[in-house]
Amino acid sequence: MEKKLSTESYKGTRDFYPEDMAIQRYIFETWAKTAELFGFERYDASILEPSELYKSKGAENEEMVREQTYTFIDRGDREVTLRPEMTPTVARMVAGKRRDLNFPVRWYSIPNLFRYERPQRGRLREHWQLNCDMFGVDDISADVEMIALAYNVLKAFGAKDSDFEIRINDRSWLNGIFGDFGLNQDQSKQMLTLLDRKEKITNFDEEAEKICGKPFILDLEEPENGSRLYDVCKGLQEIGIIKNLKVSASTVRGFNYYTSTVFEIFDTSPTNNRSLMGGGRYDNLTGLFGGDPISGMGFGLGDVTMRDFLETHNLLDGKVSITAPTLMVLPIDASQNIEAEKIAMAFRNAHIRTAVDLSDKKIGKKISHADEVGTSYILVVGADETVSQIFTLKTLATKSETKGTISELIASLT
RNA sequence: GCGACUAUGGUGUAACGGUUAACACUGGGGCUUGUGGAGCCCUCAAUCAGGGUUCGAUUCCCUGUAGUCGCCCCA
Repeated sequence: MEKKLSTESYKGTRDFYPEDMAIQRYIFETWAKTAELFGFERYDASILEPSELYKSKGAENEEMVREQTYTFIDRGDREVTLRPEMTPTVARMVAGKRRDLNFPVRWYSIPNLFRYERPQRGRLREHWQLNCDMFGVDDISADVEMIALAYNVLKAFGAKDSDFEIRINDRSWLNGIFGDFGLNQDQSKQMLTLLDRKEKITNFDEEAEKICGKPFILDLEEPENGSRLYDVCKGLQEIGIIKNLKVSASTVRGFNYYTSTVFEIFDTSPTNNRSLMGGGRYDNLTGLFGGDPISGMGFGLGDVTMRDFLETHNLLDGKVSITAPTLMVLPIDASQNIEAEKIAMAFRNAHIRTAVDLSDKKIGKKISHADEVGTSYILVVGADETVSQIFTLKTLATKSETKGTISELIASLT
């Protein structure tokens, strides 16, 4: 006896049954529409990348690739990785075409990403992410525009300002303050990591003193007039993003390629109190590929957390429908199946979504089934109809019927 | 990598250590041989795996496996 295969999807991945796929499509379409509303162009690349793309900057990245990615050797002895994020890829693509591109470049993508880790709420081994990046603008206006885009993405789903909070910070500003306070580079870096954990720990002051060697007394919540962070906040307020914007010292983002502005959008609901998306400015990433550095500013937003957010705030109600045929052609019995297909073809040629019920059910059941799947119209095909060539088109919701030839019925629907 | 919790038909639940493992939904069929949504009837289908305690284990214990939620990490 052979062992039966499991019907479960692989650990940490999802199956998208039609109901899930309908939600997924709605999310992707809303993402794409919003990005394009801001003038962004869509791009994509292979999910496979050479592993060194993710290892290139230091031992910590090396460890991350080894422990938290799907990495393997191909048949040509090359080490490859299923992409865990999109930023290195887009930096590679921009760097590769730097002479051909007309900056500023505004690009977006909805890549499938993989990471090897223990699945938990909001974090699976596979997910899709909206990635938006702007390259070639050093001015704070790029930061403002990117955060505005992130804000509008959530608004496009019908979210209210009170549903989320934008937390913003600037690593260069923090580093400047730390420098003035007398910390060296290493201490500053440790302080960034500590700030990242600030919300989760209780002994922040103690830990900070340990790193700094003296009591930590800085006020990190109020950027002074003239600082970059101040200008970004001011810019955002000028374009109308005020209510849910907050400077937050503990928002630093884990990844070390961020150099200046960093931001994170949090769900304000107590039942889903987590980060929805985040991003920031990285001024040197394309430098890995040689040539002059091109500055970039971008963010990513995952479909898993997006769906959690939409469900938490009841923003999916009535927005999502599965794709049902408009018309179902119902043969009385199997001998009429091909005749039914022939009729269906005529409707399809008129761009009416049409399916034929090829089951062995009785006609009553076929009608029930057509209604259950959301079909609007039915057309029964039997001996009487094929002889007379006069058919009856029934509207399920109203029970009203229209008689006529196929071409007359098509005309009545178009 | 660490910790807590959970594991019964396809789904959601039930069963003082002793039942024929129950109920609902779903699926299949019928009442009803060509026009539906209701109702009624019939029917398919389960104790995660392995060990232990016990006269007897779905129930208690151990191990494994899987899942969920946290921690670590967060792209």
